[in-house]
Amino acid sequence: MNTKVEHEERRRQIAEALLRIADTQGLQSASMRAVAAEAGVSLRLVQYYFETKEGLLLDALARLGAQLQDRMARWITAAGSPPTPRALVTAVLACILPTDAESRRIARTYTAYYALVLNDPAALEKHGTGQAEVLESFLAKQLRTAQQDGTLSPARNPEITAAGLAAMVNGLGQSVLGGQRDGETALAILTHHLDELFTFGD
Amino acid sequence: MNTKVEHEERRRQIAEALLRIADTQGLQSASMRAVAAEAGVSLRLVQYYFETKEGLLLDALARLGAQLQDRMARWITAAGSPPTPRALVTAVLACILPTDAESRRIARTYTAYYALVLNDPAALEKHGTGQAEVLESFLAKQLRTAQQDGTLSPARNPEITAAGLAAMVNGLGQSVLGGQRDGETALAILTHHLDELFTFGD
DNA sequence: CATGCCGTGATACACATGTATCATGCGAAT
DNA sequence: ATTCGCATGATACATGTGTATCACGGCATG
Repeated sequence: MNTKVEHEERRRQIAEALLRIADTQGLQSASMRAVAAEAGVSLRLVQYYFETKEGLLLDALARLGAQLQDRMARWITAAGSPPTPRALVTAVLACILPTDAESRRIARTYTAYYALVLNDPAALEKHGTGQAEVLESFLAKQLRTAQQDGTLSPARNPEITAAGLAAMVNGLGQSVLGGQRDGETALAILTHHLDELFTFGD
Repeated sequence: MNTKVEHEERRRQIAEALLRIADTQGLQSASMRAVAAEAGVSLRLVQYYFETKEGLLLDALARLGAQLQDRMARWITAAGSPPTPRALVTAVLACILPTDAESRRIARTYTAYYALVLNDPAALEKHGTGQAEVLESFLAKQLRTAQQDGTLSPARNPEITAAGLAAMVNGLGQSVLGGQRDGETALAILTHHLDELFTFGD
């Protein structure tokens, strides 16, 4: 069916218009009319392809998650082969930090959604915000193999350390978005911390 | 002048109504009418005491900052006398974490403002978001005296370490607010990290 | 050819929002 | 006692919002 792929293409076009607005002006500026204008379609079309605004928001959020996952996969493969646990951890964490245009865009848009979800208790929660959990368990796994490789002190608790790392990266990203420091400084802070973490057996 | 203190009292009453709404329903639900209803006054009064909505938002934000500073002062004095640098660092960081009703309230409300400020580029920025910077320099100072006391490795960079700590606490708070974990777990992660940090000379 | 459904447009509706306007009371100073 | 200015209430206004309705064209299927 040609119509089906047209459908999907339209939906993508509209959802990405929503994400573009969320990035540049925030989610609260992403009205149906604004999205329609940004996508270059009529308001009726937005209504047609996404019955309700909530549907549009959820669909766009899913696409945003996919974009982040794509980026992480790219950074992971760029970490070398075979990658050391430390290289993997560094790649994944640095990939999240808002250091380039794409990561800034993703971080800003995620933050917009985050603010929305805070007061809409579980309305969007079903979408699987579990992304943070899988990140932390991935980090914990790498830390464990690093311990087996002898590049990380066995005294560390992998899960807790992973949670701390994830939180620090989130906080650093927040500070960059807030204009408190730039992305490179945040990255420097992160790598400094990783240096301390992996200092073992020297 | 009695009228002057009445004025201030009214402003406080209205601004705190705004903060209450921002905490429970988010800032986007804090319309002038909602604030008026929450404060038990007429819409006209809110307009009268705060000419514009932006004025109300800024005033309430200033009060929120004062509340946080009060809380930090309380936790600092509770850290003992004379407090060790580590106790001070622990107190200040733990005080920020959303572990009890007050800190949850403050964190939630700050987050609401943060989301607002992200897309209103510097409209509220003048208010002095520098609170984060003073926190970090306070932490760095404590870390330096800890190094002089011999309780912290002199190899650490105090400023960078302080920035990392502040970011981690922010990120942990974010995860608690997002329902990813509870406040006590976040506190455990933080103290675990502080244990590692202050492991020196054993 | 007729029928009916899908995609699309223009427009309407009901409501919420920030702000402005008009009016009234009320205490104080002249 | 009158006048003036501050405090407060009721209400209006313009605008933006999400959603619903009506209408029309095209295309496939009977």
